[in-house]
Amino acid sequence: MGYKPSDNKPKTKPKHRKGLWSPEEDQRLRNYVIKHGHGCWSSVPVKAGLQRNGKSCRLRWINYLRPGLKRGVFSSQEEETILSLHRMLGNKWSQIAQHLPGRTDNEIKNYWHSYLKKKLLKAEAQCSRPSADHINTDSANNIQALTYKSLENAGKSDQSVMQQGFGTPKPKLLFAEWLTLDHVHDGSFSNSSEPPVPAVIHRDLFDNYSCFDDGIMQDYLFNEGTGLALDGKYDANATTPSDADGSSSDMFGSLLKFEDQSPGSGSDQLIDFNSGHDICSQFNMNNDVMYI
DNA sequence: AAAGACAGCAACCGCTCGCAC
DNA sequence: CGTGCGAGCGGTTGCTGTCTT
Repeated sequence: MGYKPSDNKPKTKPKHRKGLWSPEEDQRLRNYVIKHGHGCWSSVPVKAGLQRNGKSCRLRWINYLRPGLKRGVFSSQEEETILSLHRMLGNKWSQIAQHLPGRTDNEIKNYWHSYLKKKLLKAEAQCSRPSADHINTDSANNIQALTYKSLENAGKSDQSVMQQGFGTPKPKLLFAEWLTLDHVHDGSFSNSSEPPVPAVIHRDLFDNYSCFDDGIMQDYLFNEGTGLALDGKYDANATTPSDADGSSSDMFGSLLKFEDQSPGSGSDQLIDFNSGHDICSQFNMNNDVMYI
């Protein structure tokens, strides 16, 4: 799918290869990043022996080669999350992707344009609105409020999210990299069946970020079956009420991590919130620590 | 069976932002 | 302050597979 590789057409000056990535290219890039990290992306293709530009390498890594990516159909829970986050954030695909472990912004964006947007428009059309034929791409966003309302009326939206106040600034979730190189086992990458990736949460954010006072993000983050409590302690008795289809635990993972900012706390401690065990030995975040 | 329409998605392009100098 | 560069993001393109006629 996608472009045909255009490397068969030699140009006057050396050109960066375009189009689909070959398995060999993937392997080169993968091996290089695993060994050395990406560092400066513009130097990656040179050092990795690829005839691509750094931008292309970066995109390929992020969208396809990066370990921990979840491929395949979006769950209903993920769909709900996208819908509600899109209402909050608009077309901030990268920010939306940060809430969907294993999903890339590109994937979410494509999913939105190919499916969810149409779904919204259909719901809007059902709500005795003028013909959706008049709605173009630019105007689509302008009717989001209405269409979401329509969707809600159609019984497809997450009511708990709809009830939330969306004007409140949200803490930025920076899931920098979902998996570390340590998720590469024997040269093969993990797949979606592997455990979710630990995220690092700056505890002071939870202490100081006013947004959490209103309970919106608390509800959002902590009612998703992660068994978290605000003080960072693992709540083994936490239930997972919203995990109706079993996917919310995929979304936020069971391996959230609080990064203890207190002096003398030493190295980051990774906590498996499902087991309460230190999983530091299993995950080495290196430079790709995830922050919230 | 063939041709056209449509859908899905990987990848490109251009812009903005942050940082170093 | 202005400039250059790299990284990241969002919009768009265009190829391929599938569906419809």
